[in-house]
Amino acid sequence: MAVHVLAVLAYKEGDRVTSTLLAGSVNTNPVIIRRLLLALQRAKLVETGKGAGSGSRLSRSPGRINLAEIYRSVEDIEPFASPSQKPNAACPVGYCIRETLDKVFASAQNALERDLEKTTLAGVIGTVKASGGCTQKKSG
Amino acid sequence: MAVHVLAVLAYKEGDRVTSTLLAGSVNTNPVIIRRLLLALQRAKLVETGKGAGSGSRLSRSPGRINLAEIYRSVEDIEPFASPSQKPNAACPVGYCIRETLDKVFASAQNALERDLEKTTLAGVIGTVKASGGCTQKKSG
DNA sequence: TCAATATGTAACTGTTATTATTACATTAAA
DNA sequence: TTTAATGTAATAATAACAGTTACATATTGA
Repeated sequence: MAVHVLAVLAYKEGDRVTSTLLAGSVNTNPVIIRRLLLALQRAKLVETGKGAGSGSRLSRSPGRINLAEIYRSVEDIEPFASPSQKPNAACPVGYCIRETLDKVFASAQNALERDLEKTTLAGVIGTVKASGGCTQKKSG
Repeated sequence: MAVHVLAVLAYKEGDRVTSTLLAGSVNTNPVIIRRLLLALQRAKLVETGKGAGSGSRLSRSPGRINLAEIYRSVEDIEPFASPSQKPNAACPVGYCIRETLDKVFASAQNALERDLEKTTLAGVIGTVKASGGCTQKKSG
């Protein structure tokens, strides 16, 4: 969803867009968008003004924003289950396995982000535009 | 959790282990384990017998099981949000972006699994064993 | 055959995370 | 000062997941 919002912002390059308008595009509530925007602000991906006639815009050109940055700004926690589950201390396996798995997963996480870095927001938009009227064989 | 269970099975190489015993190691309920075991059976990672004195065991040696297989057997869906969210058809961006993002994410997913493939279950166990008494500076 | 043991599975209950909604204070522009 | 927009809290609705209980089924072994 974050990518979607940023793509809309990229469309209106430079213009300020309100959360209400963005919400219309994603079919959701303005508050959801505003919360998302807060994360994107922290990551310095968007600038948001407060008063009337204001709104948000990209703080960098779409060619200088890659998907890994977007991903990190939103998914601050890893997608893997390192849950609130204390293993049985009496079990020789459960005792130490957590640490080991954390390292392996951190590496995998890294590989994922490295791949996302290869795609910029501008690239996504280019592909969308190039596809013209997209496949669109959904029913309804 | 799936890795944890398989690690225990690897410890008892060849022996059949009941879901009750596995549950004891992970500090959970036997039914949870049995549900997990069903997924692992589908992926041909374990064999499970039904009667008395039976249980589960690895169907391959730990050196021939890599973490990507385990991951895929359990997480049959991608970790990204491709949600039940129909974008606004009137918006030129939302209209086609889904397809484009799906491709990008599939690629990232692939990179992640490619990384997990580099680690085998035997490797995990080796690391755990090598770490001896693990760091263990958790409170409580 | 019969009792014991273990899985497969359904039904139900928590728990947590996400999304959505409403409401309101605050800020900035016109 | 009016208007339009964000920031944020409180709350509800939803969905995913973990856990529990209960029971049918299958297999072993005496």
